[in-house]
Order: sequence, then C-alpha cells, then structure tokens
Amino acid sequence: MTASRTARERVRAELIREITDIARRQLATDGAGGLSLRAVAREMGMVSSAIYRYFPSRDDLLTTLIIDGYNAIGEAVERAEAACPRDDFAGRWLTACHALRDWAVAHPHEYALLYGSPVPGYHAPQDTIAARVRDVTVLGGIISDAWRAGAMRAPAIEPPAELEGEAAGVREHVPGVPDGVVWQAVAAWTALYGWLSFEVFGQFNGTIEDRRAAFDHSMRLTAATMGLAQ
Amino acid sequence: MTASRTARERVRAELIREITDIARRQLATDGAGGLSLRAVAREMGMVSSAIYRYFPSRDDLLTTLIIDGYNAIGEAVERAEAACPRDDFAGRWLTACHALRDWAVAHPHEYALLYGSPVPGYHAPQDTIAARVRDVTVLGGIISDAWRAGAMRAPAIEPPAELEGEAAGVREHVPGVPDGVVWQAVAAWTALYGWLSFEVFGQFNGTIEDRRAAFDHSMRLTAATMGLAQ
DNA sequence: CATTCGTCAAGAGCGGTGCTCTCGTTTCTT
DNA sequence: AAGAAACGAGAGCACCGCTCTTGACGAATG
Repeated sequence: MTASRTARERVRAELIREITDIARRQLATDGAGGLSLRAVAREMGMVSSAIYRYFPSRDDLLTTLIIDGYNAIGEAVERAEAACPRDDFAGRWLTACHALRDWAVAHPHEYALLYGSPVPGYHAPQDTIAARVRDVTVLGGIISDAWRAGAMRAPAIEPPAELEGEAAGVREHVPGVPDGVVWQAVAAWTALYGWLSFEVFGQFNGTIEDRRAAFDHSMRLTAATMGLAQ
Repeated sequence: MTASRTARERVRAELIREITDIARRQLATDGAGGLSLRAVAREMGMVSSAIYRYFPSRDDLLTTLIIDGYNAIGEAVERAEAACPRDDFAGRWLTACHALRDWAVAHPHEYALLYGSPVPGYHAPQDTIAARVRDVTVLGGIISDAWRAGAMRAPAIEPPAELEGEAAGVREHVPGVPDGVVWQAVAAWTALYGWLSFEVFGQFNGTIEDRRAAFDHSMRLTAATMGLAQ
C-alpha cells in the first residue's frame, strides 16, 4: 500500500519478469526439456536456490510460460482476424489460420509446449484455461457468424444420436448454430492444428517443401468443405 | 556363423530385447521424459554403465522404441484395414481410423513419442522412415483405390500453380490420382492425426466426453468430404 | 532511535540423471 | 594354449530439481 512496500514489490515483479524472459529465451532455443532453473539463475548472476523465492518449482515457471504462450497465440490470431472485413468469412478463416501458422512456425518450441506432448508430471492449472481458448473463440466466431449470415453450407452428414448433448462444451465458442455445425467446426479446428503439429514437429520434412502454400491450400479445402462464402 | 559365436550373439540379442521391453514398459508408465537408463539397469540387476554395451546412448534406445512404435501402429492399421471388403471404401477408411485411434488411446505415451514434440536429441535417423510410413501407405491406398474405382468425389478446389510438383513426395503413398486428390488426402491425414493428438494430449478434457463417438463422426465427415462411397 | 520481523541471496547438500573411463574377468577366435 | 574381443562392475564427472540453513539487509513497530 505505502510507497516503500510498493517499491519492494516492484523490484520483485521486475525480477519475476526477468526470470520469465530468460526462461522464454531458453525455451525458444533449447525446448521445454532443456529449460533449466540453474541455467536461468546462472544467466542472472544468482544462485539457483534464489529462483525458488519467485517460482516454487520448475513446473510453475513452465505454467507461466504456457499461459504467456496461449495469450501470445490468442492475441496474434485476434489481431489478424479483426483486421478483416466482417462479411468475408473465408478471408477471416484463412487470415486466422495463417496468423496461427506464422506464430507456430516462428515459435516452434513454444508451440510444442502448448500443443505437443504434455510434460511428465504436469497438470494444467485452471489459470491456463482462460488463455487457452482465445484462438478457438476467434475461429468459432467466424463459423458462427458465417452460419448466422447464411454464408455457409449445412454439414454433409448429421451427428448421430449418441452425440446428443456432447456438443455443449464446445458450443459456447461457436454460438447460435445447430449441433452439426458445431461438429463441423471441431473437425476444422482439429484439421488446422493437425497440420500445424505435423509441420512444426517435422513430419513434413523431406516430403512437402513449400509448406506455406500447401497449408494455404489445405485450409482453403477446409473452408470449401464448410462452404464458407467470401 | 559357428554355433559358439551364435551363442554369444544370442544372449546379446536376448539382453537387447529385455532392455527394450523394460524401457517400453517404463515409457508406457512414465512417458519418454521419465525413461531412465539407470532405472532400466536397476530393474535388470545391472549397473548403469553396462547398458552402454548395448545402446550407445539414451537417444538410441529411444530410437528403437520409436521404430517399434511405428511398426506397431502400422501393423495395427494394416491388419484392421485388410479385413474390410475391398470395395467398401468408406468402411476401410473408418476402420483404419479407428484402429489408429484405438492404438493411440491404448498407448498414449508411445503415441506422444511418435507424434508429439520431438525429443531434445531429435534428429530421426533414416532407419525410422521405412516404419513410419506404413500407416500413411494404408490410408493413401484407400483413397487411391477409391479414386481409381470412381468411388470418390473430385476435390472442391484445385491446387494453385505454386504447388506444382510439390505433391511428388506424397504421391508415392497415394498413387494414380491427380494432384488435387493428393492434397485432399493430405488434408484428411492431418485431420485424422490432429484429432488423435488433441485427444491423446488432453485438449478435449472437460469439453468432449464421448470421444470415440465424436471421433467417429469427425472421420465420417472427412469421408463425406471426399465423397468416399460405401 | 533501537528493535524486531520478514524478505532475500548464498551456500551446502541430497538424490537423481546421462555418460566416460578404467579394471579385472569371461568368452570367443585363432 | 595364447591373444583378442566383449563384458560387468565401479568410480567419477557434470548436470539437474529441490531443500535447508545461515547471514545480511530493509521496512515497520516499540
């Protein structure tokens, strides 16, 4: 409350920021497995135990990096999509896809931390879920808008009875559409991230070279499947 | 060549097999990050340095586990698909998809090792590529067969000029089809693995519960997109 | 002003890891 | 039988996450 307390808090916040910055740099170069608290401390001129004043464990440091990553990816796609004409649904979809891919290709290790194999003993705390849905909210919003504008084709097949009610958890991100469209959106979502994971994790190495063009075409195929109008 | 030499070689082969078995069990329970050469040695009653007589490094042990994994997944999908009527293309597609998913759900850590974030010492040797394409050969074969039987719809959009020749690396797995169909197959392939990765890596936790049914519907959507006939 | 009290960096240490090297012993080859 | 190759054991190196204790500093309180 007082100025002195705020001063101490400020230097603490600054140190936390510095730790996460260095950690993020190490993550970018060495990957999540290579992130070492001792190396971070060394780079800061501190002793390793001092880090534990600011992060109770390595997993907690990873958690803040994960949240930051989700926010970065969410902000990238939000910003890119917001610049599109609202009624160009295919354009909004493609722009969002490319924003996502650009970020993923530029930050492969961070992408792997977010969407790759979960780290061994790591359980995502609740704090992450708010940040992790920003991209799917954007993607779902495009499909929702397109459907409600009548600028989208009805899905080729309807979901079976056993999926009754299963769409509830997803619908909040793609509101105002029938179940079939929700599942269509899920399919598009998984196709998008399936490509990104394949590309970032190197599954295309040696087989597909112009990955940006191939990705663009693949996402156009997905848009065409949904009948997204321009 | 002689019997005595074969005897020594045989015990060596047996030890290698035992090491990989224990390692695979540890991989299944603790994940790739938790796989420890020392723990394997401990469980075998050996000292850790003795392991290095059989595997020059931890990465080499992981590599054989990766190859085994690709072969296991390839064999599972090959066997399941081979049991389908040859002219039921949608059935073959769905069967292959479910075989893949069943294996992935049953072996999440192994799946993560194959299709998740690459491990730190991550350069996959050439030995893996022969095993890693068995599943895509099956999937590509279905699409190729369907196309040549006239039991498949032409893709909604054609690939752009810049993708000319880019399909070459993929076409060997889906022979005898035009470029547009190759890219359609790639899209289906990425959609399939995108779903599996999302499910295995826990992205559906809390939102989609009946994942088998949802997966089934999603793969039926993909089949419908390709117009696979039954 | 002096004294408590909380925060902090530092250091030592524990148990774990991958990996290397050496040293006898065993086993195969010649 | 002699030499060569393979082998298991052990010690050791450098690293890791994490814990605990110690001493210094600064802010709030008497």
